[in-house]
Amino acid sequence: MMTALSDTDGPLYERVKGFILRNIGAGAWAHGRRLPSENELVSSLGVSRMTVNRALRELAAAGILVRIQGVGTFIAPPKPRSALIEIRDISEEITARGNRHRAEVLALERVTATPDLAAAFEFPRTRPVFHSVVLHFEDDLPVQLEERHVNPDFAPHYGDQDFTAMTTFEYLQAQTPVTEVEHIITAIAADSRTAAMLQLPRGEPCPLLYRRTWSGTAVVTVNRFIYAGSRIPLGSRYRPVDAPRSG
Amino acid sequence: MMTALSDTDGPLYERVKGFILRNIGAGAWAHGRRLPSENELVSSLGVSRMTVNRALRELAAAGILVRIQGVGTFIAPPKPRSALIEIRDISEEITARGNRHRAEVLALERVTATPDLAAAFEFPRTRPVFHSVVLHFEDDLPVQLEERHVNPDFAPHYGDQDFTAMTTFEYLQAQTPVTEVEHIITAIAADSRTAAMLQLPRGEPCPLLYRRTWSGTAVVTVNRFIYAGSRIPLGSRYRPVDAPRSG
DNA sequence: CAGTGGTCTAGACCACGAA
DNA sequence: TCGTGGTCTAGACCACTGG
Repeated sequence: MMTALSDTDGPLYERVKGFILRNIGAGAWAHGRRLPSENELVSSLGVSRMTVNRALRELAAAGILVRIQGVGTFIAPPKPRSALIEIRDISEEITARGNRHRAEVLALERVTATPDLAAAFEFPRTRPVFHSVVLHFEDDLPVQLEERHVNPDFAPHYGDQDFTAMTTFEYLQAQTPVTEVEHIITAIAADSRTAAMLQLPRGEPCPLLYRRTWSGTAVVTVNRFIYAGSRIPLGSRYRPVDAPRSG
Repeated sequence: MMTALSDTDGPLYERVKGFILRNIGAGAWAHGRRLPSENELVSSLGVSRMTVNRALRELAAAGILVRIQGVGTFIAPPKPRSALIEIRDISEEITARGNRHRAEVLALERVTATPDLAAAFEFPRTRPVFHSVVLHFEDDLPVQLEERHVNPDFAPHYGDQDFTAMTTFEYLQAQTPVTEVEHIITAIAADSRTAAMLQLPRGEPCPLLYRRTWSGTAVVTVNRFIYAGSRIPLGSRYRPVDAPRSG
């Protein structure tokens, strides 16, 4: 039935992947089409279910297949590649412009997470977390207000660092590997306190970048970056892009 | 033997991954250090070897560990990577949320580029370009005001399209491959005209995304996207990341 | 040679979705 | 209820590395 598992070389699960990919590429299986179930592949290919499962799981992770428990496995629709914006660490960005970066630590403490914050961390119940507020300057002009909450399981000594010497970004980068990131950008009007810190008129519109990072299934950091109005635009110039198409 | 496998929720292999990641973040295991072997983890954690293997294999695929057959498993050195924000086409984003997308074309014309615009296009002298203004709705609520200027060399029939049937994004995507993109995000206060179109109070802070695209060395489009305040946050949730380290 | 990771199996239990 | 994928186990054989 169909073609055999082809060739002789390579691990079995790779040959199963090749079998699937060949059937898609040859047009035998169209987009959206349902694949044979794991058990059917076990029978037709003569391999164990764990092997079939690994092959299908890896193809799903690569975005080629979509698997739905209780329903089946399907060929994923062709992915529209989206544009990417690169966010660099603020201190790198400033020094890359040839200017001087300076940080002022306004807060560095242990706090008990509010219910909202505990929810952002996906904690089942409230817990203490680190809280830091750092104001970043470019040549003595404030450009970014950085507020972080950090899961102490992944950086137990966060509260003891000197973040004027090393940025929080650099410290966390060295501490713990991040496997996932969430970004949300909105805009806010600077309230009087924020406006004072950033030396802006009250009510000035400011981009706000909200970021959460994961290590495995655990949330490591919950952050808010407020940029000083249009003084420092957020984003990347001239980022070479993989293969998006336009817009 | 360190801490136990923590918590109760989630698949076993995810808890094993969490165990490893926590030990790295807490500083118990330094970069370059050799991890306990699979068999040692089997004994100390009380899970089967296949489960340990899957956890380690996935962390290796994520660039966090390095595995060498016959030698052992090691903590990979930290690689500095910048965080990426994924920007999807507004219509895709709306339909992905299960809502209805509708577009209203407010302008579609040929204009002579102002000096500023000609500079953005990197034209040596001023030239005619296409200009379009499209308002995007999510279930009858305006969410994005899109203004584009398009280089007619790359889309000579841009002015003849019906952008209520196909988005400008989709049309341009089919027209010409983009090799480079520039993104700049700022925030503005909605002026009275913008506020009226987006049905927002005047002065409401709105994220503004400025985007230029290139095909080879030529600028193809110069665009401004104004998002309706915080009604539609800009950004991406859960973007899986290759192997960045933190932030 | 012993220890490592790489793979594979047969069988099992579970959560989920559709009928 | 039944079939789907999601996970887990115990045990096995292999290829590779180091001493």
